[in-house]
Amino acid sequence: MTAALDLRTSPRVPRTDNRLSTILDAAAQLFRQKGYRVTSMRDIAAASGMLAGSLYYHFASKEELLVAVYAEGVRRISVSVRAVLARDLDPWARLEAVCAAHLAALLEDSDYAQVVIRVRPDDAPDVADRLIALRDDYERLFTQALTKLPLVPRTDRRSLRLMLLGALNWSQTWYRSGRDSPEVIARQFVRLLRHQLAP
Amino acid sequence: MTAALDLRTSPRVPRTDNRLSTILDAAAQLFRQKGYRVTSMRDIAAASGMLAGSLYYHFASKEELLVAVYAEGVRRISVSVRAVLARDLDPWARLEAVCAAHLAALLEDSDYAQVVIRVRPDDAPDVADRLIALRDDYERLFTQALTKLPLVPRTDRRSLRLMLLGALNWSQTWYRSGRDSPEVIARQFVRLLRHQLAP
Amino acid sequence: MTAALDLRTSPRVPRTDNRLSTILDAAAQLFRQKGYRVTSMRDIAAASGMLAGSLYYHFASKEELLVAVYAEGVRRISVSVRAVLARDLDPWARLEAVCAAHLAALLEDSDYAQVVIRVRPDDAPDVADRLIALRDDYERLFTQALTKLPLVPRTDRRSLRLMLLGALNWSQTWYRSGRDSPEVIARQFVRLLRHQLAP
Amino acid sequence: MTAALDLRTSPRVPRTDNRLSTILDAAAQLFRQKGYRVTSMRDIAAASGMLAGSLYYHFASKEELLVAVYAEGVRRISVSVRAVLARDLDPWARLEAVCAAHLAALLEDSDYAQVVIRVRPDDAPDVADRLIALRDDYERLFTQALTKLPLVPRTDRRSLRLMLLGALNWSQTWYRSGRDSPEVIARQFVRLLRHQLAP
DNA sequence: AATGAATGAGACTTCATTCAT
DNA sequence: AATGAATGAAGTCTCATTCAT
Repeated sequence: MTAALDLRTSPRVPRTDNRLSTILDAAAQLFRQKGYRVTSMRDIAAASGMLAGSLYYHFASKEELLVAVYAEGVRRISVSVRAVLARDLDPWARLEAVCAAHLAALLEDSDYAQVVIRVRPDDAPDVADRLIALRDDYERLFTQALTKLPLVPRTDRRSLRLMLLGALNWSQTWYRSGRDSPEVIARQFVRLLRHQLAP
Repeated sequence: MTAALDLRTSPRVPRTDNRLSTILDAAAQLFRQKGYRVTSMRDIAAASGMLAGSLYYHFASKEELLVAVYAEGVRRISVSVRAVLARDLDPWARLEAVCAAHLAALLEDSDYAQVVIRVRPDDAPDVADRLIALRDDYERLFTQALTKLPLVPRTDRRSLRLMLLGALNWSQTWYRSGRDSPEVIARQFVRLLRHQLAP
Repeated sequence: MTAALDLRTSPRVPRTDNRLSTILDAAAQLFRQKGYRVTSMRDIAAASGMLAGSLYYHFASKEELLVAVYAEGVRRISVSVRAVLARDLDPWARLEAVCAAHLAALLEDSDYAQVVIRVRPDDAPDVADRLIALRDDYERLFTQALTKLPLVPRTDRRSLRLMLLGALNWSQTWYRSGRDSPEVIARQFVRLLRHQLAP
Repeated sequence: MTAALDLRTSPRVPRTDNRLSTILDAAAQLFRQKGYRVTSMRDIAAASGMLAGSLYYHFASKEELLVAVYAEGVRRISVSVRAVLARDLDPWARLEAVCAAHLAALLEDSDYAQVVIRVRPDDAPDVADRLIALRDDYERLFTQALTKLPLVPRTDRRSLRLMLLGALNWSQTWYRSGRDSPEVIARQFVRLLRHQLAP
């Protein structure tokens, strides 16, 4: 997806991959900015330097294009979070780091990741199932960060997950770049939960 | 809609208001079900037993119609929450009751309230400011429930509000009627926050 | 359908019916001339003095418009043929008159009737069934003209019907107005069947 | 296609001709199944195991491809009919055999021949003249079968040809494989003409 | 001989909106 | 207060065709 890697690997980048990633980048940016429905294929084509019809050489439909963007978004958040899970941290520090990674992807790093939160699966009915499956895949990953967390007895882990994930995702609504950083927000949120929960 | 007012004004509800409220009800239901952009004026008209053109006698545009629905949605949540704030409860019980009222409006009671969460202001650019203002009005009310909450020193009240409100609002994404009740969810969420925070 | 009648009946013709019949007339003419698929909604709209989108106020889709034209075509042939069947003629004269009426509708009188022969139901897959049903309705009527025909024993009436109807319908392919008249063609075809050809 | 010729020329069929005939076969099949306009160059390419652009190495345009298919269709019917004309049969038996051959090509044997009946020349305006000329070529052949037919005086041979050919060609509309065979249909049709129907 | 990519025109359709009645 | 009719722009998508490689 990212040109950076390809360029390092080989000096002659095949034209194909370039165009494809150009389209995906444009779509991701527009879907994030304006939303899926409001973005027209013409918009995406214009931002990619081509005509609307040409997009259909690469993607069978607007919905398939969304799936591709969405999948890449999920992949990116997953990569970030997986990197954190692999680090050797104590459980609460890890949770905080996971939340920070999640937020960073969601709020700053990537148009792709923001699409995952912003676009509702039912905006694209024919592929809604696949979008939901992709999102579920990620949430299972997030759940892992909570699994080994030491908690006072009888704590409802499901509620904890829904609350934390909801609070993080909703931050897209009020977040303004430059005020708070993802790390700070993550620290605050986890702290609010932590002390009572820790035995 | 606004039955309270009408009833005070006159025992025989004037036809005009009936039509108006029919339209608003239909719009609220459709905006909630399908979203703002996907709902056409014809959809709303059909659900109101009239033709698309006739809506323009009552509302200058689709966006103005959204503002009206949105305002009514905010009003309804506010009424519920204000009723709770008026009750004589200890602060934590009050917070829980406020959250339950917020969730009940959001998830079960009212198409109008659900529109407030579901529809993003930037779906209607020309009136986005007014929608945001309406939402802010309500959030100020919600903030009151947190103001008198006794908290351990140095607690970040803004983060607390953003976290709680985000978690509540995001519940629209995963909530399935019949599994958990708004009351139960509210109790769980507040409990997760509470004990460490209470001195 | 035709404005002529309406105008005679009342000085103030309702706009609605006029527009509807204008569209149908234009569609019938174009479908006959160019075929269904090659005719665009823009073509029909232009011939009706309106814009493409406006057609959709009157017909839900291009296919529905075809059904309307087709139904009117079947109706017109049926009216002609029924009138002949009602006359008091000997069976062979009646058959000839039926064929002449069929041909007249098909070749000269009406764009609508010609559409019935020219357009293949599978050009409009979603309504193909309805088109076939309409055509079948008419063919049952045509069959009546053969039912009471006195024939030498062992004549295959089904083959007779298929042969005659096929020969008539195919005439659309070679018929040039002004050379032969429908009456003459009908007389020739029936004579070829009726009498012995082998000396 | 044209396997006979290729085999005579060389035991190892050159690759070139293979590709060409693959394309023609695919086009013939699709034109017959779906019609000319509904079949896209991509459809034909896919059925030939290549990409749309590659077709243009072999054919200058979709219309030229149609001409090639059409010509092959006419050639095939002609070959069948010519074989019959060469046989030593009495005139009426010959006519019946010619009709059977015509029908067999039209209904069962060959996608190519079916295209000749199914596709209307005006579907491809730029080459319509050539298609009509091809069809006329064949009809002249068919006419020969009628020329030497002994007929009662004053029989209109042109009407006879138009009637018979029309009835045969129209059979594509109602023919269902497995019910009647081309031979049976031909026998019935010729019998209806040959003998007297009126008792 | 064929591919990959793109074009540009045009297809059907939807929709918010207007306006005479 | 509401209707019937129409507008015009925009939407997604299809397709024959071209051309550098």
